[in-house]
Amino acid sequence: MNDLTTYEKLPQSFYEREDVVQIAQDLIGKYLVTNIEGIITVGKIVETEAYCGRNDKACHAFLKRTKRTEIMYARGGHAYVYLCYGIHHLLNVVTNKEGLADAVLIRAVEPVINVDGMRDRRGVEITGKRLTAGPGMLSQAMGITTRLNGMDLLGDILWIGQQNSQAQVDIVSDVRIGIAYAEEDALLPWRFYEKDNRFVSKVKKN
DNA sequence: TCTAAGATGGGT
DNA sequence: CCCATCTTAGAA
Repeated sequence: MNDLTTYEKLPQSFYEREDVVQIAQDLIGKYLVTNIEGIITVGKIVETEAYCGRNDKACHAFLKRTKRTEIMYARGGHAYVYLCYGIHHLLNVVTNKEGLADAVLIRAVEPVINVDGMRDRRGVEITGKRLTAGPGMLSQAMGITTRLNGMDLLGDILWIGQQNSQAQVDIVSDVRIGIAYAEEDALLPWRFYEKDNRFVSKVKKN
């Protein structure tokens, strides 16, 4: 059941590519895996957003390199996890070369392995799409906290895999969510999600 | 030290 | 649709 051998770990080269928007798109249909203190969970990535450090006002690293954003400047293939609204842990995948602060926010996954474990973390009364249909929810379900900030995605705690024969997924692009402060950059179609997947997060008005 | 967010989520 | 959220980064 918990057979991870069918998930091939994405290589370093996947994350070091220059086009963060392309990477965000490519991550749809891949599998997010966590092994937190022996508890393994896997979710299929169904929604992502791209953030570009150099020309995107919505990006935390735009025009600033601080303690929090430092990890985004590392080479691709690391996790950037930060706390939002004091409560929610949000997972990003750092991309591009060292010194170029790009990242992809993982906004939603569809539970694949260990749904019970996810429910244990979310709360017994939580079922269905309320399990992982949002960036804060999926982090809680998969045991992701700011302790995992800076984690190497080629390690064995937190990584992303693909299946040999990946099913064809219909990908839709749209504007990103909750970034009205980014002015004209809020209009960039840098959110991607799998069409008709019920775990895609609810669209929120900006 | 202090202040002000802030890539949300849940309830009505 | 409305609003509680509360830790922490970032500045002074």
